[in-house]
Amino acid sequence: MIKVLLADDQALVRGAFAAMLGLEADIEVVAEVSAGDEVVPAARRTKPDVALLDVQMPGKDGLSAAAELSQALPSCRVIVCTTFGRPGYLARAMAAGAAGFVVKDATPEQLVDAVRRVHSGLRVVDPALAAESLATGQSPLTDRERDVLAVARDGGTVADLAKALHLSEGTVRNHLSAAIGKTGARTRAEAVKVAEDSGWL
Amino acid sequence: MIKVLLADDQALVRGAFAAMLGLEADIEVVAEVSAGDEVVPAARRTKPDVALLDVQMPGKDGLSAAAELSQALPSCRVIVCTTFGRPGYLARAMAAGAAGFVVKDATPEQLVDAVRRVHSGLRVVDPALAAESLATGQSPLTDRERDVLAVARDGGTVADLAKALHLSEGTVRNHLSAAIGKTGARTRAEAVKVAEDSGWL
DNA sequence: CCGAAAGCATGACATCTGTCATGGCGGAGT
DNA sequence: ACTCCGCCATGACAGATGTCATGCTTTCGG
Repeated sequence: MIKVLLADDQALVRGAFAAMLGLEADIEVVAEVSAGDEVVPAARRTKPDVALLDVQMPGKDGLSAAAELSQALPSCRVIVCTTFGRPGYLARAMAAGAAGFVVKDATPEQLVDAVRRVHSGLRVVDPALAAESLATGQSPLTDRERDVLAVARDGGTVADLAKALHLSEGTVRNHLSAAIGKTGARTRAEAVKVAEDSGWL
Repeated sequence: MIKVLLADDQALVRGAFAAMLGLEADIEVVAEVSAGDEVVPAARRTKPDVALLDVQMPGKDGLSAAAELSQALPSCRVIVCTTFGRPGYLARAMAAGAAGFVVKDATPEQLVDAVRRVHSGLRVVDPALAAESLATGQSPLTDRERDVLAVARDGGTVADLAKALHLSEGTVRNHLSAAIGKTGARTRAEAVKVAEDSGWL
């Protein structure tokens, strides 16, 4: 019997996943949580064999949760599951100690297969996504450039960003300029988009 | 027996929904499709009582599909299901003839409940979302303002937008300016964000 | 210890953007 | 027929933005 922990902020898909996995004879869902910071406590309680974590969650990022979990309970294998097949996500998930990475475009069979494979010690990744991830490479952005872009995401003025980050306007403009150059974009908004789509946030 | 058609581009959540609904004794999933333009053909074949449509789908928008479906098969009740509880979506869904609107944050019980209620002729909407929808009101944007914002979404320069829309730069700037004013934003990026979150795209 | 690299800041400059005033055109409603 | 209203366009202008050169600190690895 493979004991599984589910983490997804959307109650509906979480419940649906539970129903689907519950249909398998050798799989049992032992815990469901809706926020990233509930993952480790729930895992401590229920000792799952496999944890299925969504990337987008309130409280704590699914990737950070994956890192914590594989630290706290090394016996628990982690599968990261996400809507967006962004190359950077895969890289970060693997770096966080995840054993599998599944996109929500996959078929149900692929998911239960991933659970079983991961449980038996294998690693599971979408080959196409792995290739793209290698092609995209690591983020060329420095930490501050990433910070600035992250705050710029919701479209404030330079003055707003400077206030939010406690930096001078000139510095913010420099970081933005560097980020724009590195992403090959022509405007701030484009740079944000590129960085977002590459999983560099 | 309530016959249900499922439409969602993500195979994993579609399969999971099917598994979940299949557990109910009085519900039967008779069709699953992954694109908006497959909805009506599949519905003609399988004559479902209820159609559960996601908003985000390739081929055809879930909202357009809802409109088509309620035209083509008035006997089939439509529930629109979406990740994002944007006020404008609800309004457009209802205008398209949908009988229910469910956010993916809802509980599994609420979904099966919605299917049963809708099947028995009732309408189902999230009260909180309905209130927000009424408060947000209709889009204040004119058609061209909406177009300009839609193209501005992926962050090009004014010249790019002008070229894409076959307008002069000055006109684009005017529309942007109007949109910025109407959305209460301070920059183009903010205006895009506001319009997007309100479902005015 | 010292150089390389990153963060931070300033100042200057060309360009882009947002705003405003103005005007012509076509359709909808009175 | 006349008048709004939206769409398109032009021109002008202040302010924001992106780029560049320069310099100072801190941290890190050789």
